[in-house]
Amino acid sequence: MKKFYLEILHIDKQTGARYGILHTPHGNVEVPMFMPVGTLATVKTLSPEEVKGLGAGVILSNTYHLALRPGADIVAKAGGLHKFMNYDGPMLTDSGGFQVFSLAERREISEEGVKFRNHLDGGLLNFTPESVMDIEEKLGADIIMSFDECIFYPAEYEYAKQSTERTLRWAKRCKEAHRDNDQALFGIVQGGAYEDLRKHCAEELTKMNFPGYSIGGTSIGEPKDVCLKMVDYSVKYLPIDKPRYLMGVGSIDYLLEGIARGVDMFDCVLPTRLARHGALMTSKGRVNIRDAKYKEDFTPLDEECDCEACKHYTKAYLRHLYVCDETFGKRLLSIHNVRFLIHLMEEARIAIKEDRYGDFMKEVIAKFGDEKGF
RNA sequence: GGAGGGGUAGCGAAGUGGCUAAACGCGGUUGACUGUAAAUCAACUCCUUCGGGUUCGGCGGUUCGAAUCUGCCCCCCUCCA
Repeated sequence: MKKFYLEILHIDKQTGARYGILHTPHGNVEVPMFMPVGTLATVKTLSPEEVKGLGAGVILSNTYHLALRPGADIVAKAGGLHKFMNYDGPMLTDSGGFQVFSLAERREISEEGVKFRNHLDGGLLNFTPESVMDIEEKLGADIIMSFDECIFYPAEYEYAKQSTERTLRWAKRCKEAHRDNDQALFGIVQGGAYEDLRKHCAEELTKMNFPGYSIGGTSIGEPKDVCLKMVDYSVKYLPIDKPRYLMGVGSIDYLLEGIARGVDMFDCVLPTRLARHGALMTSKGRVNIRDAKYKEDFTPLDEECDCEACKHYTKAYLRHLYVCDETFGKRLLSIHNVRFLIHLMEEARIAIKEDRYGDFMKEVIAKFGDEKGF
């Protein structure tokens, strides 16, 4: 566990945003950072080399999905996720806690854990904190998430309370089941939109002394102000020297607001999914590349972007590829969106180091963040 | 020249007397997407001043009513000579 720690190097004087270096067994990465999601051991349409080339530090993968296919044992036999998918940078596996939410109609929750009727053939998949730890150990990511319930929004106070208490008990069981290896086990703050529950959860998790903490139950359809409150309610009760990870956040304004609140890590499927669906984040706002107005637009997608798609291709060509459903188009667009967010993080880090993060955030959000649907 | 089959919205294709401005697919035009059951989903796609108007190769006919029945004409395909 010595290999994993956060080195905080600067705190923005305007906002308290943090700049630092996260040390992991597979290399050091700067924070704040955005982590692309590769649920099935691949960031859809991109090669690991490409993802790395875009400046990504950590890649996410998913316990629920990999447990089903190809199965944790097969990944273990392959030598772990890094070897299996040929990525030598840091990796993180989510626990399946999000699937408790997203596949709600296919599961039963009990104190013991969650029984899924999996989405592929309806077969039983029994997740307990212990089994999840076992699977995540076999997968071998640098950062592993404890098994939680991502609570739907809005949730009644009583439900949120019961669920959060159970998530805390599960966190404890995860901690106990987790072996002393090089994997950093993160605790997840739940509590819905209720400050006392968030506070309680954050404090109890802190007592368990995890090497990092995440804020969960966000980005599931709640209004923006609610999401930011959930972040506030969580962050202020977490230790300052440990990494904080806001789960599922990937739109420009949320990312920047999160950073301002002291969050170090973010992940989201948004850039890759949007790209596959033809929606691009650009310095001029959202671009739906399918739109007819780009038919004869021979300018770059984003003049300010340094990605392959923007350097070498025109909107007309990207539109053509998209309209023809060509794989290369989805790849180029994914490259762009991922690069866009990673570049945004690079700029944010510079702004923090220069103590002008508050100005930077306002400027960027005013430019496009808030009203463009991202 | 003879025999048969067919012409339906941008394309393909249902429909074969009223419930049909006309299924469905494609194409087209737009949205949406946040720890990925998502290279997915949704809306619109004859014209319209939203009251209505004009359609199913063309012109007539039958009928209360026709894309659907009927006469003639035009065009396309297959086979025979």
